[in-house]
Amino acid sequence: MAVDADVLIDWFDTHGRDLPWREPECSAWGVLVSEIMLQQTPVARVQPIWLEWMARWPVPSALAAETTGEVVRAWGKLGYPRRALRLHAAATVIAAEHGDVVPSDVDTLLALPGIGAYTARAVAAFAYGKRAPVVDTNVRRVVARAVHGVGDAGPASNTRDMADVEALLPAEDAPAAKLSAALMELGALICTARAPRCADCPVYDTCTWQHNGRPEYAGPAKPVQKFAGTDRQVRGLLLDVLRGSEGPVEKARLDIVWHEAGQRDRCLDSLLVDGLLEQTDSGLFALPGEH
DNA sequence: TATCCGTGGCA
DNA sequence: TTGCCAAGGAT
Repeated sequence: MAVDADVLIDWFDTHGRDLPWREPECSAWGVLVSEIMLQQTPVARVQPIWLEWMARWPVPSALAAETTGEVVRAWGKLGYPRRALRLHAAATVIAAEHGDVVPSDVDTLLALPGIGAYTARAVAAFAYGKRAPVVDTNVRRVVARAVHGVGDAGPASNTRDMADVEALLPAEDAPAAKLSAALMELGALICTARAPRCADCPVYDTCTWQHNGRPEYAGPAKPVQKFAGTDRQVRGLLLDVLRGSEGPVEKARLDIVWHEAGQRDRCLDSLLVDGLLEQTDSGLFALPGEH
């Protein structure tokens, strides 16, 4: 057995981080907000924003009552601000159709905006203690190494990845949910992408990658995402102007953040289409609802 | 399935 | 300094 559940759970109980969304009293809503914020964003940057959100919007209906502009502003610089819009939309559905209670059923969660295969199962497991294969980038890497004996995970294959993890989970809900958290934590703290801390690994003795002599990753090269000069950068610069302003701004304020007019206007239009910005009757630009 | 969508820390 | 990387989802 490449991963002994009891061993890994014991390690997690001792070495797992004390994150606020892991506290027993944290609500399912708190777990959901944390999972959305943590998509592609490091824990250290999420934590202060999450604490603000929980104090300000302790239930889904509280968030749903805000303008999307205020939600985008409070999202700050976590990145990928469309997540904030989708979380607001999800909160609206939860308030209107689910009695202000975050669903516990994976399929119901999957129907909510911004919630995919990972987040639905993470909420089911971490908020409700259910047995569900929670597969994120950390877990994929741990399974690739400990089970398959290769240096890193290849391209994602949802069905296969979830089947791999499902096979590791204990039969009962509570230990399965605990193991899901432990697998993620192992990938985050020990079995890291760069310079894994194998000497401190609780499953060192049973790790297939160790037995194979820790071969280098031999799969297809992972596509590297550029950032400088892309629409992503320009959209970020444009939106940052509005986050830093009290109210609507003139287009001239936006024109100065990027030199190339064609790309700038295309990005501005895409922000309007996405609902991250609005144009006022007088032609000014504002966060949605803030004019 | 491949690509797009922000931001910042770190080696 | 530059490239890699960080609890993904939508299309």
